[in-house]
Amino acid sequence: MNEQIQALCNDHNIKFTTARSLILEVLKAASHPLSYEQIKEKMHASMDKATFYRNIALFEEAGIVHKFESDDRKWYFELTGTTHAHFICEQCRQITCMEVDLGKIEGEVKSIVLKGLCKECHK
Amino acid sequence: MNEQIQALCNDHNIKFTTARSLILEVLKAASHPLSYEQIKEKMHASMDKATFYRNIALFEEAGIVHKFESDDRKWYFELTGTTHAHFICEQCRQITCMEVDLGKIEGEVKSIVLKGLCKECHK
DNA sequence: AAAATTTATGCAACTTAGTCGCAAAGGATC
DNA sequence: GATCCTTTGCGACTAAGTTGCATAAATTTT
Ligand SMILES: [Mn+2]
Ligand SMILES: [Mn+2]
Ligand SMILES: [Zn+2]
Ligand SMILES: [Zn+2]
Repeated sequence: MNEQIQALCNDHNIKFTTARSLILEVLKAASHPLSYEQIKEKMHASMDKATFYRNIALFEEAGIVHKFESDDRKWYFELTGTTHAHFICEQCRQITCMEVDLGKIEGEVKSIVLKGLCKECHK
Repeated sequence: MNEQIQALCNDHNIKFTTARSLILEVLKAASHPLSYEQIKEKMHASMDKATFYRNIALFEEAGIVHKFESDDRKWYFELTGTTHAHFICEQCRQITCMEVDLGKIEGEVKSIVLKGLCKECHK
């Protein structure tokens, strides 16, 4: 696992450090986007939030990580993969990844966020 | 115009006040979602932000106004209409309303936000 | 290998959109 | 016009994310 993460950094000309490894490990294991607080909880070493956000910014620039804002004024992060949508439930707050077909859209779509009530909460 | 706004309030059991009228007038005239600052600029009377946000919360509960978060950590507001998507350009920051067909989705979709590069900025 | 330079990290102070408590103002009801 | 309820404004607060600066770690130069 660590080798894959190290390779990911190398491929994008980002130096491999402990902090970066810690962040990427959590993101790699995640099945849906996570906030700073959630990532921090899952990390088994402490890290200052300035370090966290600076490294996240670096990952974003390199295209390794993708972020979006939910409607709780927090950012959610995940490893860049195929462009897919996220459904955020206004009630249970769960974020679900999903594929959607938007048809043809002019410009370049980089992120799709749907909000509403999930299957469960919709009764 | 004022009569329509007053009727809108009446229909939703919301008392018609000067502050509420000022907010709704701006939203009614807008062709795309606006932030607090933008609405404030377009209003021709001053209003405290607490008053603004409290009334917006009321409108939301009543289903008159719909809000979403862009990725600039600000909320954008518009009068509730048909459910349509918003495209936010990461470069020029312009917000465009658009219709999209998502096909069938379980649960209830209340808002759709696309981010990326608009037609212009995509070159 | 030591010195010099560059890069990454942590801490604390800061920024800013939005929230909340409270007191004054405004309306309605009697 | 006294009482009650709602709305508004002010100012203090909150919290996610940012920034400046000093230290620490890694890399390059001598
Ligand atoms: Mn996802
Ligand atoms: Mn719209
Ligand atoms: Zn739900
Ligand atoms: Zn654009």
